[in-house]
Amino acid sequence: MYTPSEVVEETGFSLDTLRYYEKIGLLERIGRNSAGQRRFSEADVGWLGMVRCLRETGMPIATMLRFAELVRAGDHTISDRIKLLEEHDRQVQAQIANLTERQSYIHHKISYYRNFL
Amino acid sequence: MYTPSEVVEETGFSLDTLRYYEKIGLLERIGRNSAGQRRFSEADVGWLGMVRCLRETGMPIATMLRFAELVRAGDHTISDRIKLLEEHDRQVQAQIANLTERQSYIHHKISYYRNFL
DNA sequence: GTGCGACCTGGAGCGCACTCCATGTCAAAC
DNA sequence: GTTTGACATGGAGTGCGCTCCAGGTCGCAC
Repeated sequence: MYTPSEVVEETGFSLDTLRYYEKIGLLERIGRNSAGQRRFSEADVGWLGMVRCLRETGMPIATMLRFAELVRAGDHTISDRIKLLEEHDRQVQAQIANLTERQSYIHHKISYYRNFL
Repeated sequence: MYTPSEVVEETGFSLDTLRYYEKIGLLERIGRNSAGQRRFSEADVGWLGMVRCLRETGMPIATMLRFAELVRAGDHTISDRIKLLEEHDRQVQAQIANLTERQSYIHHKISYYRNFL
């Protein structure tokens, strides 16, 4: 069991963001102690790792929400989850390709400028 | 000289976005014909290519604005422009590295799911 | 001469993903 | 026993980057 501040520390999400994610249903209702304070399970923290990965790769929250629902719905959704992740993977690949191409433009521009000095 | 709709076609920016960029000073005041309609020069379109590259690689508008000001200020700012672009290049590199690492996590997750089928 | 479509302007509105705020509770430290 | 600090809640506010809208002008096709 992890306290909120431990989860902030481990995941890099702010406390407000964790509350927000719970509010919109990206996190399932987190357990509470007797004082009503959140206590995150190992599974919660693991799921947050996945959330971080998907966010950092540009998946919109609405899509993550669909993925979260598939996970909650049980094992019969596994092929749907694979489809969703494969589609996302293609988008990540496209992002990398785009960045790489644009980066070469930047490199050319830098060389161009260097010839002026 | 290009009409607004030609520039929309060529650059992929919407007309509203072009007007917005002019309003905030990311584009210098675009020339007008006698009817007050914009006529973009070759140089305007070229600059928009640079803008597109910087935007697609995640540079915030505020930073592009600083770059635009350096360009307008003349040749004595070329080393500053190089510094700015090199710093941006590092950030692009970091983005690519991050995406690549996250992508391998996604791949692992997909394999993990496949073992369930 | 009227309809149409491309364009103009200033300014309001929007979607996303948080982030902040006021107010309150509880537990341990001193 | 009171101060401190980590937490709670609901709801408002923020920043970014556009995007949309109302109302108007202009030039050409019919």
